[in-house]
Amino acid sequence: MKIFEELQARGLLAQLTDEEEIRELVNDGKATFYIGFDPTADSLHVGHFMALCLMKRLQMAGNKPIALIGGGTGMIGDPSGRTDMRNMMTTEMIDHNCECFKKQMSRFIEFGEGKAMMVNNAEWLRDLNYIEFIRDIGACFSVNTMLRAECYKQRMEKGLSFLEFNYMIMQSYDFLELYKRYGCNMQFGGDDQWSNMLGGTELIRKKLAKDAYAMTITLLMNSEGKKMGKTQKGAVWLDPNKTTPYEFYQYWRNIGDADVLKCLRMLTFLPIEQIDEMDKWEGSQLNEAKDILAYELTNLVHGEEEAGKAKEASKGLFGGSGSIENMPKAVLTGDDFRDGKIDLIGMLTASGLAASRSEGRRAIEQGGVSVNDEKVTDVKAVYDMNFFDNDGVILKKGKKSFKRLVLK
RNA sequence: GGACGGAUUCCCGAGUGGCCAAAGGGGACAGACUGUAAAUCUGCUGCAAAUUGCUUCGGUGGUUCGAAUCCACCUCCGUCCA
Repeated sequence: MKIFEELQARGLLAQLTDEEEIRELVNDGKATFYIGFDPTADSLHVGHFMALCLMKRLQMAGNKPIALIGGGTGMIGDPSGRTDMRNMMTTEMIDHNCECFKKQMSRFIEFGEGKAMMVNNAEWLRDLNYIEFIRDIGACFSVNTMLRAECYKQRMEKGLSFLEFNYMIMQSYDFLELYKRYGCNMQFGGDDQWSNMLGGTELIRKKLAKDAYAMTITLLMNSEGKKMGKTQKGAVWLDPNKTTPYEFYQYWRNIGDADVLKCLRMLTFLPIEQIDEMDKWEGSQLNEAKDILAYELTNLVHGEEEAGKAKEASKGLFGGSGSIENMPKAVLTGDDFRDGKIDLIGMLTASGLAASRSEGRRAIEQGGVSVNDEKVTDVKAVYDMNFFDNDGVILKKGKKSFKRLVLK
């Protein structure tokens, strides 16, 4: 199976400007393509991960990837798929985030001579001269057409600033620049980027009379139509300091039945035949598929060792076997104790299992807290310092939140 | 620039002088049922030294015994007219 057919089989392709042309280019390894990443945070998240995987797949098929970091476009903020206005970020923040992106990306994609390239659009966007730019590029865009674009429509009610309105033009200009500089003839991105990407192919046609192509990847949605990779606490990050490997593993392990196969297809590198085999599984057997999914992804993002640990810890907590060694740990210091004692609520807050003492108290009152596997309903329960000796204490809040408390 | 309308807790949204830590819904959290799933039901959802106290309704001042609610100014947003 060739790469294009594989992407199709995995359900990754959403919209394409010219299916036949793209199929040929990509399958022959003749595409130089780019995917843009705006530095809106100091870590990549699951959405980016999918794009990086796509890059890798295409690279393995002989195509040349360009990872474009949006040090310039990040100054504007993409209004696509958003109902509210973005907060403006300072240049320092953006530059910092760009650095973080760079580091993380290097772990997935091989950069260097003859391999993938990494470029920052701050290079050409930040020093643009306004008058020159709008005469040269702005003249190529029809406001009438732009207003019809899906990505702006949603914002017509809530309001859209001129700043954000310009985003499409900036992204289009990126494509033009990359085409001129590196012969980049294709752009990939999330499906919400479609209008922005078309802007680029149009611009290249107008300015250079050349054909360029665009293709979008299906956004990873769960069965309820919500974007995946988001939790209440925010995105599922790739940075282990922001989302620990264990949390990362658990996120995928806890995915809904209806979404497992889709995720396996879209996110993992497992052979498609093997995934099709799992498609026949039903009911609780799907748990096995979830285990595989969680392990595979954790392995890709955090490496084999961390994936193994996360799996062991999960087995220890939920399966009865496995070790507690790798369970998420929280370290208590002397400051957490008063007269050598700590109360249960204090343990919950100190371990991060509860955000406030009120929240901790509530969890205890509702019978959701246990210490070393014994349910504790006494809100005033107090523990002695030497209770934490040896292997520490396993504190559990609810069914899925655990911490092993150890003394420093 | 002018005329209106708006800003309430994580989100949506009610409240227009005391009965307001603030209806209702969503989400989150906890419990039951389960398969670490989904659906359903129940509880819960500002903070704390917790039958009490403290801080919150865009901001700052004011009126009042008492303000989310009334007044003044300011900031931001929307609609219409320029």
